[in-house]
Amino acid sequence: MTTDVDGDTAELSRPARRQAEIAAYVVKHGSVSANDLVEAFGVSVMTVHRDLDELERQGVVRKYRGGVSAQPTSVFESNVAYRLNTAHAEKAAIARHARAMIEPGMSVMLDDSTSALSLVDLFEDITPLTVATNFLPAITKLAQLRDITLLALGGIYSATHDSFGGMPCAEAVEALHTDLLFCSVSAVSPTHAFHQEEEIVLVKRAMLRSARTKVLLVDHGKLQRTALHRLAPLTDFDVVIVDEKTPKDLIEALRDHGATVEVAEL
Amino acid sequence: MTTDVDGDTAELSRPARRQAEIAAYVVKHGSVSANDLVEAFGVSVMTVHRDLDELERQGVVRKYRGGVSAQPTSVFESNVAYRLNTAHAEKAAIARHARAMIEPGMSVMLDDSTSALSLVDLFEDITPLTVATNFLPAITKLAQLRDITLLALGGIYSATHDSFGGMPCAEAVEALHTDLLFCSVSAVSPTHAFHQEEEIVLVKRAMLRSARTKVLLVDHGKLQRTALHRLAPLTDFDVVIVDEKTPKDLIEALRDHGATVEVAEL
DNA sequence: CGTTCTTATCGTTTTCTGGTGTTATGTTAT
DNA sequence: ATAACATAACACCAGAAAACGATAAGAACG
Repeated sequence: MTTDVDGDTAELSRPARRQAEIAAYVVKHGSVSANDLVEAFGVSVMTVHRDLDELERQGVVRKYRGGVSAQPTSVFESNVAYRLNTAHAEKAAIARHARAMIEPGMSVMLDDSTSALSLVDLFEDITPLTVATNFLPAITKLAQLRDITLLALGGIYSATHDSFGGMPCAEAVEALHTDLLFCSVSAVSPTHAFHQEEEIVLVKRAMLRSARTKVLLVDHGKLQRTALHRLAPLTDFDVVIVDEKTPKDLIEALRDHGATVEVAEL
Repeated sequence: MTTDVDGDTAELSRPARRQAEIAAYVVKHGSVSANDLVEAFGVSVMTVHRDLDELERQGVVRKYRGGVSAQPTSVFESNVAYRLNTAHAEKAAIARHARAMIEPGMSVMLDDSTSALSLVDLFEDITPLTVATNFLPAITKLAQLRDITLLALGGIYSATHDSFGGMPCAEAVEALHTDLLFCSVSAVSPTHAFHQEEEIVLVKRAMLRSARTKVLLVDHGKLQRTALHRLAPLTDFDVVIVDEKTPKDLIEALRDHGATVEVAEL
């Protein structure tokens, strides 16, 4: 068991992992040819093309004759962060911690984040429950469960995030008011939460207005980073849950700025 | 090729078929024990219980210690009609016929029907396209396709139909206006379209208001039947598409009452 | 017009997941 | 307390689907 801090690409099918790695490669090099990738990844040219098609479908790269180029970083970051979903164990710990806040009968809103997805796995035992989300994988999972009222938040599908967004989604959110909101973001500074894409920010803001208790799920790695759009001050959240691997001084920094921080134990 | 009018349970996974048969058995006998089913279907107790769990999740039966009992017929009928989705070939033919009405660039709305689902399989070649639907299997499929703008119509999930409904869904529908609507119903008389459940009727009515051209997809078998709630007169639809196996006199009856009927060839 | 790049098609391999029974453990009724 | 019933937890199998490469056909570029 190696301790590769962030390269924890486990729990991902081989092609999916390779695709994420290709995406990283493309962004690093700006633009590359298919043959470069054949060499770099030791697979046939056909496979490379198939991978690139998929990445293009997700909006991460642009194909042209002779190669591919990277898309605006914002899209890329969002997507790759999501795809190579690192720190699975930490997220599970955060989910377990968050779970304690949920009582049977409550209504819960989830955003499109893998952190939220971990939480879904724990819902089976907290029934009955009403869950609202715009995240397709979560919807699929929840549809299988008994005694859960699933409220799908529709909208325009984004292949990059595998979720629904846009104005229709924001409107759907605004028509609700749940007891709890669990959400995540792409970056957290000592004072604010950030996200790469404006579209997503719109929906998340709407969610923040539509819940009584707001919880931010943050695995370390999100911290110390920053992203284009400022979503909200951390004080807008009732609780910020971080994992154990978060440096102590960073936690202190958050608290110094008035945030309520809880640490999830592994 | 036998001519079993309605018992065409082909194209259904073995467990799914057995579950549908169990459902029918339960409804017929009012209430039965797990062991009865073990004998009747020649599978282990465990499997029976698993099947019953699934049926309960779909809202078709109620479990209690010692056996299961049937739920109100309306739910049962809706569900079983959906599950044992008969006449696959006819639906494909209807879908092919409907496809001719769609041009690249259009916006299309689909309801939660297997007929509509067949149509989705043909969308890949009519891009770009905007598709709105409240049917989870359709959403899942469409999310995979390129060059299709998917607009998910959210709402309260119904395990019986595998789709979203209720007021939130109706509102989402009302916010739109598409070029086309393809929908189906559970029963069609010479003058009207019917459906079993009020909830569904609400959504379908909203859909009818939100599309310019409305198309009703009807496989024979839907005809001559009737159901609880009257959805709309057939003249509200711009076109009614039936399959080749529809008796000629029934088609005439529809036309006599003013409906525009087209016959899909196999 | 040929070279290079891309896509389509097919057959093979591999991987997965769905479906199942068995055994063991838990739960409810009598 | 005990018997009947229900669930949980494995392990297994099979069929299906994904993944891949080789080859061939097709498009864009110079």
